[in-house]
Amino acid sequence: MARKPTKPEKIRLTEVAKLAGVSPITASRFFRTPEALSAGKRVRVESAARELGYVPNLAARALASQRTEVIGVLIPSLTNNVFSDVLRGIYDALDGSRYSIQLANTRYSILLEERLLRLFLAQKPAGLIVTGINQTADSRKIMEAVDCPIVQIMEIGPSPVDMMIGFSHFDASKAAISHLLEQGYRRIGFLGARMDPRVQRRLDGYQAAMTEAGLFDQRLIVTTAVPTSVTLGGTLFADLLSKAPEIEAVFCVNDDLALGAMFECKRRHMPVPDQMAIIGFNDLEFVSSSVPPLSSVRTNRYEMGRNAGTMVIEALEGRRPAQPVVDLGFSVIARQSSVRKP
Amino acid sequence: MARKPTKPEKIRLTEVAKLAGVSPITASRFFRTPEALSAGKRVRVESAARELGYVPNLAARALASQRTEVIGVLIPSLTNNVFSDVLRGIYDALDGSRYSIQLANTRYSILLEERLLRLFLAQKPAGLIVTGINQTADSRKIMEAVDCPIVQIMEIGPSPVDMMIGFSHFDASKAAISHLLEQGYRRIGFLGARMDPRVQRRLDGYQAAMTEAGLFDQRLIVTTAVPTSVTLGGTLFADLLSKAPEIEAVFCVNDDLALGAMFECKRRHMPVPDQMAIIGFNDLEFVSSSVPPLSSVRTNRYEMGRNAGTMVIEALEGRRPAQPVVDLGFSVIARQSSVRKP
DNA sequence: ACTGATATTGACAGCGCTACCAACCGATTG
DNA sequence: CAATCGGTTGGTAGCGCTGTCAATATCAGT
Repeated sequence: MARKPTKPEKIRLTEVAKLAGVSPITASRFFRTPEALSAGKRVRVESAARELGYVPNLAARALASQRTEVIGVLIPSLTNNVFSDVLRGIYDALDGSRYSIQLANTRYSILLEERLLRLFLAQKPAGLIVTGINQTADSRKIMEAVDCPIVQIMEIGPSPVDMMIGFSHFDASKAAISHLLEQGYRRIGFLGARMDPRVQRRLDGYQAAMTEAGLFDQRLIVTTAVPTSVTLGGTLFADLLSKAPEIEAVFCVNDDLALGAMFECKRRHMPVPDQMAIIGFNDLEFVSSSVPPLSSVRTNRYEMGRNAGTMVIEALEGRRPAQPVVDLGFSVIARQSSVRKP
Repeated sequence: MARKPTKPEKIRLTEVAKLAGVSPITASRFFRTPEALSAGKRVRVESAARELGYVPNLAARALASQRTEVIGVLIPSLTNNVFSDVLRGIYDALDGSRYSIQLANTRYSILLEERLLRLFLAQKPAGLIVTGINQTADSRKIMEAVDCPIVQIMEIGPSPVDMMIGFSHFDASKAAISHLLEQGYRRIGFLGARMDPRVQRRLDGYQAAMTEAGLFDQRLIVTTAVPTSVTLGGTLFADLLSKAPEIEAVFCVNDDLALGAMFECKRRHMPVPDQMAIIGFNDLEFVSSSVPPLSSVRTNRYEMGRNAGTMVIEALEGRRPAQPVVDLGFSVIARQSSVRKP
């Protein structure tokens, strides 16, 4: 004997089958394709499983079936509010389904992302959710070769690996600037942190809008690779002000920076918006209750996660979406901080 | 033949062993206990594995060895900043180790927590990290019966299931109130949201401090079961003010509420701290750069996660900590919002 | 009653890896 | 020189489940 005999109290599929008076394979089918069983056996297996408190062994299932019920999720940050909203959506979508989530943090590095991707694929995930559209060439090849539904989230672009859900950061940013221009602001600054690909596209949107209006000026742009924070918003804003004291408005690539800029205005006794208009990005919860309320660009983060989860599940069940690319859009929410008084 | 034969290009341990000229079991040992191999074979297996690009099949490993290398993490919320910091710590601690994380969201429900716990244990996790010390009696029984390291995080209490890391919310809250009392404030309000067990203990700390000072007054307490938000901070504060207009200071169970209260003061043209002192809890990044800077109670969330991860790994490697309960402490950070002018 | 088609069920043989034990090896010891 | 020993290696037999296909039961139609 190679190892000590299995303890009798262990409940395997065999035990359930025995109690139900069917073969193990029939019991197995009950858990996978119950509609293939006759009503009688279905009831018998079900009650036997319940009575014994049977819990399937996922490792055995994965080994025998050569696939898992794990959906891999690759996101660049665990602390950024934006991603926690998305994550919540994904978890909600998969809650109650047979699928579970394997989460990995790419730390905004596409090289690390590639490593993690390989790691995931070694486990033959049922599906994959990855952030953004900027992957390494190798990552892209790997994803194209793999045979499972993949959703790219956070933004949309021309050539999805498989499916895609997000919005245009370029357009959203451009719309924010258009709003400021409509309000009559001309000298509009740009504050950017982290400068990941999506933030970069917001900068592109800013530049396009300003150029179209004949107002583009490189001096009005302040960016850093440092991760974002409220404090950083104040620092960058101070920087901008020293370089271009004449600015009338500022677009911040996220609401944290916007709040920081607003606090900096307060410190300098610059009334917002009378002397300085501010608009943020993401429309986080707090912006509506600050004083003055901060304008922002609303993005549908929870819905993005939720839909991404649903898209993976639907695809796994054979119901591929008619449109592989879903644009969730955005909306500019104009509040006091960027609206000219009449 | 039961199924189509294995495709030859598939790289299993057998292939690696063959190339290295050893038996499969020796190759297997290379990945588990390399120190048990002779130097020669170790090198041969290593280069063979690398050459073939071998990736172990985790399902097979889990099935054969009857355990996994997954550490289950149960947290009550994915969006709360506090938990994202903790999570980041856990991920960082486990990064590069052989262990991976399975995350589940209990949504502040101990019943859901129990369900998720059962689900986890069915997969025989290598370790477990659970939030708080308030589990259902059944959860507790299950955890005590299971044979894997378990760390309870976020707070400390008298009887750990196994290990524990956190701090005393009661003491931290009491210290915040002591600080306000020292500054000479007497009518001190309490703002609480969500009222999960840890927030409840902060209320207890408040009550103890106020009672000791002979200042306790039920009317000064405003709480709600609603999840926290900045906006809610403003609402609760308005509520408190209408019930007890004479208050001089307010303790908020987290920084979001504190920020909301501060904004509400601004809306009412109540100078902070001259007319109203405010102190929050957690010392999130933004509190130091608000205007005025908000006092808060610093908690070591990232370290908590990081240590919890390390404790699990160490325990798995047989190095159990000398002290099963780790108190990470806290510190009251007094800033302008709660300091009386000289 | 018989045929053919369809719904159910079961037997078999692994999936890729590791636990257990036995065997082997060279070195050390009495 | 035999006995002993610790370190290293290999053989065997599964872990619990499911893919494949064949077998059987069921049923409508003639």
